[in-house]
Amino acid sequence: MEKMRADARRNRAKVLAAAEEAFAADGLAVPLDDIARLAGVGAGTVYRHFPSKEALFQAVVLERIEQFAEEARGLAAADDPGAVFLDYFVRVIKQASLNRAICDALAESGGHAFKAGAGDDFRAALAELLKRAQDAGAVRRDIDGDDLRALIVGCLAVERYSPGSGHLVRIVVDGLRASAGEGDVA
Amino acid sequence: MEKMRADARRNRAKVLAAAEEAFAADGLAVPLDDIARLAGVGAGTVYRHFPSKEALFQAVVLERIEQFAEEARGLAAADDPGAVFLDYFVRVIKQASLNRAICDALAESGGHAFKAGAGDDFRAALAELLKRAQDAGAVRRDIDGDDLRALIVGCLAVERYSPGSGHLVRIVVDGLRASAGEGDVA
DNA sequence: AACGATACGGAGCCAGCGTTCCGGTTGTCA
DNA sequence: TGACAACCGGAACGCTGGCTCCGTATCGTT
Repeated sequence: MEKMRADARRNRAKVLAAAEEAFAADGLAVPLDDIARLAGVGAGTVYRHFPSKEALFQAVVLERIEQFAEEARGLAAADDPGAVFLDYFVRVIKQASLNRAICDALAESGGHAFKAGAGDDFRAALAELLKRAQDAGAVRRDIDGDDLRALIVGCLAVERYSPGSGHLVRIVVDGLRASAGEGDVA
Repeated sequence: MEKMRADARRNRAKVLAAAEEAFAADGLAVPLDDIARLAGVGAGTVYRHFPSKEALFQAVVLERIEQFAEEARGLAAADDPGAVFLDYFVRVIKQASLNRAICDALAESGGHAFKAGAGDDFRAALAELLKRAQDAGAVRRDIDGDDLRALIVGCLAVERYSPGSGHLVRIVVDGLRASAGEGDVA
């Protein structure tokens, strides 16, 4: 990875940049040829640097997910765990909703992607934040980290369905708060 | 549609039944050939009865959506609008989550499907139920019928991501209740 | 029974997309 | 500067899946 030829390194960067843009706009659905064209290289070149489209996708997405995890870790020792947690929750959704790549990654991460503990940092950091918020009495206790991931995916679906305002996420946040009633609906 | 040959009518019914089953299991993604095989007919026969796969899909789904709308209309004059509404909300989600076809239909209905006011009955009935619940002071007032559709789509995504329990929908329901706080998160 | 209309089946067409292959090009190093 | 290895581009392959075409079978009627 270091002893690459100069043009190879250059092309690799171009492919990554193009993939980042294309995936962000249209998600995993974007044809690989489009990425190649956008990068100004041939399809073969893409495959020289990444074994598959999926691998390229993950390379692009992992970095971003890792940023989220990093941010979450930085927030772990905050004063007001409840506010910090909820704030973080909506920020993640807001960011991700602007990036189809992340939406797709999160949505399918239950299936098979990220299987090798790839995005586990994120999950762990999220769970930690949640736990602290719960211990502080700010968030209801009947959910865990996996539930949270599911909720994020759901919020992203909502956001995609009716973009903009984001006031619907607030409904979820309100539902997340502690002391939420014993709903007795069927 | 009435002066059809007997075998034609029979095959049409077989196709519809097969489509209902296949779409319910795998959503719009199921190949049309699979439906044909399941129905015990050739692909050509399917196309004799429905101009496109999309048309077949809508024929299958519309019926179901109409049932939802019908049910909602029957509930419009209930005693306790709040409970009735929330109850209906979770019932729709529970039903739809068992049927990929409906999930897909709802998720894409913002895009182009149902363009000709096809599922508008449902939307209208849903909005009516919501309005009554709001007037009864049981549901927060800062949402409308479209928001509700978005929330349903979101809940379906949640349900698909982590199936079963359905206790996550309760979070949304709790968030939907009136008097939910002024969330001051960013 | 026989005939015309209607319907059937499934092979085949076409388009999109992931992936591979290979002849030509370009960077690198002696 | 020459030569070798690494790299590039894009044509081509295989597969999937929607849709069509047409020879054949079936139905309904006379």
